[in-house]
Amino acid sequence: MRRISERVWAPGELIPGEVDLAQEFGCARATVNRALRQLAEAGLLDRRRKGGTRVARYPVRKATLDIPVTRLEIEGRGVPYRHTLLNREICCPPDSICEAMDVSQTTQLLHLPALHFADGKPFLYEDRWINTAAVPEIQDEIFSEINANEWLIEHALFSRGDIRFSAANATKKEAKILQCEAEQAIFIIDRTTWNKDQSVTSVRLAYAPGFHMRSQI
Amino acid sequence: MRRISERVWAPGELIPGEVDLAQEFGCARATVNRALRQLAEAGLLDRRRKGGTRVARYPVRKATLDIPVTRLEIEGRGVPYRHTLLNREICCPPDSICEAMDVSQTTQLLHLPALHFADGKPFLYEDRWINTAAVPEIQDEIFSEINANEWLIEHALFSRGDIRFSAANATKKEAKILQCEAEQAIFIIDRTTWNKDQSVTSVRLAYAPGFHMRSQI
DNA sequence: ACAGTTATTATGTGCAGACATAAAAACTTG
DNA sequence: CAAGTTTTTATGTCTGCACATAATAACTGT
Repeated sequence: MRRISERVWAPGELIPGEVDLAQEFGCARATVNRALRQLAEAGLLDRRRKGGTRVARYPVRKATLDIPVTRLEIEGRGVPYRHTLLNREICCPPDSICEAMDVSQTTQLLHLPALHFADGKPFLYEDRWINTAAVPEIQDEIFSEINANEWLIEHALFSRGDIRFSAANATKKEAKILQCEAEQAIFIIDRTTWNKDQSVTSVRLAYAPGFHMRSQI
Repeated sequence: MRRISERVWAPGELIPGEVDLAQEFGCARATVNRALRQLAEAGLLDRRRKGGTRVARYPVRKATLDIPVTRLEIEGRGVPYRHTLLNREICCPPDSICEAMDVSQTTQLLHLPALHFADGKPFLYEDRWINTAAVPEIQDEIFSEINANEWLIEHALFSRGDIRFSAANATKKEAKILQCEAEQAIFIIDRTTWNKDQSVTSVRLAYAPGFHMRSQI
């Protein structure tokens, strides 16, 4: 890492093989392998079999950010958390959701719009659609004690998911719900999760103005 | 992973030790160790010495997203890229930058606002401040062939960085630069990078309306 | 000259065994 | 019984070796 950051090994340059490095540093090849693998994961190296290891031409650091559990995020700021389920119905979702979840337009999904409060003020408007075929047990849940987000975490782990971050102007409806002015800039997260090619849930998170997401790289 | 997603091992539950798992799966402990370490990195397991390994109570998947190199991002979409340096001056930055970069308010920094175009249309307005004390060579660079972002990637690797994502309404100035309407929602990335406790650069990226950042989890 | 085959090689992945380390558990002592 | 000490234990990390695999390089025959 020092040699990369101090340009002893320049971007794009081929670095010595594992065996050579092991000898130079006086350790086993497995140790070198692990170190190089970590640096490759971090985006600092490009490795190819037989091709050797070279410093990434664009040493793109990867930011990792946790998918937040809203309640914990709010409680972590030291303010009280509250949660309200705004509706509960089974109906056909809009086309955008059908497409995101890869279900036919005639599929009935469970619609659970909800509002999370931090310190009594609206914090996050969550517009969630759940594929009941993937988690049939959810139909018996009332969500009085626990919110949909955490229920799903406990009962329906996913194998993969798409996540999309964007900015949008608050619609009149969103402005009313989040108690802000229409057209204010809102941070949006759209997330769809899957379990073995079956979509589990698709959710649009609209954070109240002023929200920001931090990360370290 | 199957046992976690199918709740054979429930959240919070202590799973067998490495030695037991190695015996059960008929492999070496090192192999089990590597598998468990990967799952812990992914956020599915919590591990502690002596304490053992347990399924994360909130199996928070971590989204990893690359810090984008704007030119590559645009060219990756198959459209031509262009870049314009809007200004170049050495002056005292606003207080917010001084605070973010941890320099005194009398420090002179290199200010390099720039505009990136995708397919001839404004794509990203980049308001960058550079600590010339950290990268003195930059004073001799003209940025005619290469933009500041890529110059820094080639010449000044950082050891760590803070990154912040948010949404903001376009100011009149930003609207004019990005050729959009004032008050439109803009996706913002604020990033400050450091090299051994010395700030290198702080940049605010304002993406044109419609931009979104994707990731997989 | 060229297509097809074979050899080489750097990384990928695995094994068995060893010692290090942190934290919990058990034990001692005033 | 509380405070301090020792023991135990599960993970952390390393060594040295072996074989797998993919991609390149070298070779071959027409």
